[in-house]
Amino acid sequence: MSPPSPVGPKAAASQKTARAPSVTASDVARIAGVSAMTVSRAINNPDRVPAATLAKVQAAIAKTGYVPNLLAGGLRSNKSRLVAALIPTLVGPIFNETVQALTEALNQHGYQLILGQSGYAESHEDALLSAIIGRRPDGIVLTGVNHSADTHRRLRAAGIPVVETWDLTPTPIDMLVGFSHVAVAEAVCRRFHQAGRHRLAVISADDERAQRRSHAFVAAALNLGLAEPLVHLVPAPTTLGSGRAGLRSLLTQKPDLDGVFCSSDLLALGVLTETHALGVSVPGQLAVIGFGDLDFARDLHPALTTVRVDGSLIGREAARCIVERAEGRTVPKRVIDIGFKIIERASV
Amino acid sequence: MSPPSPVGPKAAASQKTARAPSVTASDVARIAGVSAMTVSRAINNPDRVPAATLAKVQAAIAKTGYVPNLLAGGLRSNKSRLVAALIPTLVGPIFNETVQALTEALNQHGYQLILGQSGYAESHEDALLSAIIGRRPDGIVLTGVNHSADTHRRLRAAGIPVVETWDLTPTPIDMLVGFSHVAVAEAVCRRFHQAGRHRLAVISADDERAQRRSHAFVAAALNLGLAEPLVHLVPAPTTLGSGRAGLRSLLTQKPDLDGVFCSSDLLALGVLTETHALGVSVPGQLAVIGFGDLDFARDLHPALTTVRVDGSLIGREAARCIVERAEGRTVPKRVIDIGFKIIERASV
DNA sequence: CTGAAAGCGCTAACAG
DNA sequence: CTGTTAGCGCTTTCAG
Repeated sequence: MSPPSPVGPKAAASQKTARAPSVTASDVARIAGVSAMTVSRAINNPDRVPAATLAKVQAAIAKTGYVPNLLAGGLRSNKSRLVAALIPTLVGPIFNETVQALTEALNQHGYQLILGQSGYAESHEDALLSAIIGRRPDGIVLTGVNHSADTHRRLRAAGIPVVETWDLTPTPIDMLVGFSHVAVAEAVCRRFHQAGRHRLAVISADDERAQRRSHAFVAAALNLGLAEPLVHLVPAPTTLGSGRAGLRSLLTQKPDLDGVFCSSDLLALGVLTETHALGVSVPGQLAVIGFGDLDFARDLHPALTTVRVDGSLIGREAARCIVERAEGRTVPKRVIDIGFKIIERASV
Repeated sequence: MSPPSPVGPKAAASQKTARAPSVTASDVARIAGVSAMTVSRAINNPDRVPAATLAKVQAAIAKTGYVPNLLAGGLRSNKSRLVAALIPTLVGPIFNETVQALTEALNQHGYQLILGQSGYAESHEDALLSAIIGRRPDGIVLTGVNHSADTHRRLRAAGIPVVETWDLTPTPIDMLVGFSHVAVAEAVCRRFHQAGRHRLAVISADDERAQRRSHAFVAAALNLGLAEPLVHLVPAPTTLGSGRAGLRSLLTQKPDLDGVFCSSDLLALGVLTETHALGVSVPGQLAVIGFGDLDFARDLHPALTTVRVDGSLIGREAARCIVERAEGRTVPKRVIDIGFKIIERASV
């Protein structure tokens, strides 16, 4: 079995290109006794081709192992069936679900996802953006709503549909699928208040969205007439370790703490771990609320009360927005607030 | 600011294509007073263009906001600068690091990653593979070493460089970056034996690689003259919850268990959680070894002894293999065994 | 060092 | 229902 020997290869050849010439639509067409155009139609609009012709083409495709060159198709039709997602990082399980759901939903519709990691900084986001735009994607999924003026400008100039995610703003670039971090913080604060907790604190990552939650939490506490919560910042991405250290530090400053809001479930796991090590009872002495509802939250000991955000839904909806726009169907609703839910478990 | 109004747009137009026509190399060329070819060279081989010309071209690029169409370039040059990664799932933190490192390393060299999720089953891996091959990627990164004969055949026919990862085999398709799951299991078993543990068990995911570790672990135990370890299988991807349930079930069958090997750190976390709930002392009554060395392992209470596999390194090396192959430099070593390490902490 | 011509493989647009 | 023609935007190749 000599490796790249497709049926009916280019005769002339000797084009000193990188790889062996692959089977083209014309090759298939010749074998099927039709034109290249019919091959294209048989693949993209099978219902506009009579069954008999379709069968011949499919036979030829099977025989040759033809796989259409999407680069060529995309160039001509100006539809790449490529969608780019820019996320800060894949480390830490927050965006996994979203990327996973995005990939799946997109693949189902014949689109592919290309991944770009911007880091939490905006450093080389520019180079990344060029590389992405160069692929002429049919859509771009962004994390968050704060992007440089330059990013805005270039995105608009490229005319590529954009979906911002994981946040809310009255002025989206284009479409948006997210939720309100302020509303989350307020709900969590009310929950502590309801449970009679008055000496609160926050352990929060230092990224933009987490900090927005922290600030809103502090504001909400003051609004409810509680003492100003302590805020302990840790570097993103969060770890169990920083949760442990965070609680230790907080307890030093305010030993009578009775409620702590963690900006991720991983931090909350760290807090819980530290309470075990310290012999602090949860929720007796200390109530804990996390953020994310990672799969382990329900099985912790005690089970973790946390904020559930449906990351999969964000991915699926973002995919839907872009695919619908690309197919030229109804322009979907611009802003989708997917909300959130506090999952009541044992840690409060 | 009218949206898509690049400087010097196509005059005639009315091509009823999806998007506004974007700036092309010819547009830039006209403005810079050179030919399109020189624009191309200024971008791809800046050193083969005199400084004066380069400056003119760069000015024109800046003025127009030109972003080269990589679809067109890829079509003509037969180099897409696209690399595809096929992973079972992004859920669960195992492959995150690898995908993260892959993305970063690739981006650094001007390549983009496209992501495909095969699921742990081989179900629609075929459709996925077509979609991927259709993009004419310069390389494909596969997870594991067991792929259908059809996958092998098509990959060979397409002539695309392939890197298999996260496993070892004497007969790779092309290149490979991984480690031996059998060696891992044997080392872990020896470690238990060394610690004087004789009544062992395994809690393992039911995916192929995890099961290979389980089997090797059982074999190694018998070899060392220990009783045959109990094996408790849980569905992949693993969760803290299945770890808890797993330990409970195991303890029912064999209350005097003194060592358990978990096929992921998440399972180990579950086991640890259950020991807290049950009042079983670790490592006193029960020694625990995990797999993965996730970031939380070191901060657990007690800190988790576990097998560290450098997922980032796998990603970086895979990227290197493909980029070097694509640039036509030295054909890199075919098989890279990155090994593993047992990280000694408090749970044994 | 620079440009002109040609064409990568596909599909839009228009006949038949 | 099917084929022909043209050309997407770039880069290879070859000649100045």
